[in-house]
Amino acid sequence: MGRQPCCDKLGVKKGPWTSEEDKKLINFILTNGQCCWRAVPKLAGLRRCGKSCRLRWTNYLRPDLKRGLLTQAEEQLVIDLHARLGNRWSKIAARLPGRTDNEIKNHWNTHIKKKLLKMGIDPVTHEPLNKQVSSMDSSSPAEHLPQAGNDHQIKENDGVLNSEENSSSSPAEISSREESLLLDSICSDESLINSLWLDETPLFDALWDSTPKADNTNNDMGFPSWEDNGAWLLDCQDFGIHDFGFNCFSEIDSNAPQTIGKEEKGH
DNA sequence: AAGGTCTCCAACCGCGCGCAG
DNA sequence: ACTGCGCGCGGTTGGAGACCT
Repeated sequence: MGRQPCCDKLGVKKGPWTSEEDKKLINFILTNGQCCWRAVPKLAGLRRCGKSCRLRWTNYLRPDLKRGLLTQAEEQLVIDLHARLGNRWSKIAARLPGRTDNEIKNHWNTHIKKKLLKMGIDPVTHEPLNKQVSSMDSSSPAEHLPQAGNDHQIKENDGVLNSEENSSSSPAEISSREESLLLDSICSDESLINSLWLDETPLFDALWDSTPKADNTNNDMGFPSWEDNGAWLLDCQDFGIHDFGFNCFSEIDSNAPQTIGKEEKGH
């Protein structure tokens, strides 16, 4: 017996989302919260697959998303976590507030991978490339999981990365160094990594509870409440949601203009 | 200026897992 | 124990813009 399609293929629209569709989805989720995604398109009046709605919301419309390129510190954190977790993008994304698994995956494939290769590091195993040749039977990243013995390898790679970082310090790098130190301390926290591996509640997940709360209290990160977001998002709609720059959640203001400009093209 | 190639990222696809019946 | 459903994840693709010749 074949698997049932996730939705009725007939009459289901595919491809880029229009601002009208975005509007409908935002309205629906702000009003009802995230319920059964399969039912969302029908209830929201969208000719889309529920999966597509979920993806659009989680990767693009969520109000807590950061836009723009990953900072140096975030990139370093992604590399560290990838060394420990492999391609578990959702787990990695859970440690980077405002970033999605899709975004991190794309960034990895387009930027970080190349960077590591350029530095002579295998992006899959995080081993130096020449070392790889001599030890072809080395384990995959998935097998590099939180074991006491793996730390030295990660530290080794950190050393390579840091040495390059030190040799060409741009102002942006310097400004992110404090953040980087903080993230490094998170990374080197064995108990944290263990909890990560054990799927304990991610640190930042609690900050984003999709269900509208009765009290609408703000969270510790200072994100707007749902009520605030709702009114704000609805106000945005006439302009296209990104004109309002959710970058207020981001420190990367310098990237905002080109990011917004780029987003506007497609929508 | 025009055509070809490359890069990037939003979106799709298929599979695995967890849960309910 | 088995089956079907829904969700989430990771891999892949397609198209638009950037860059090159």
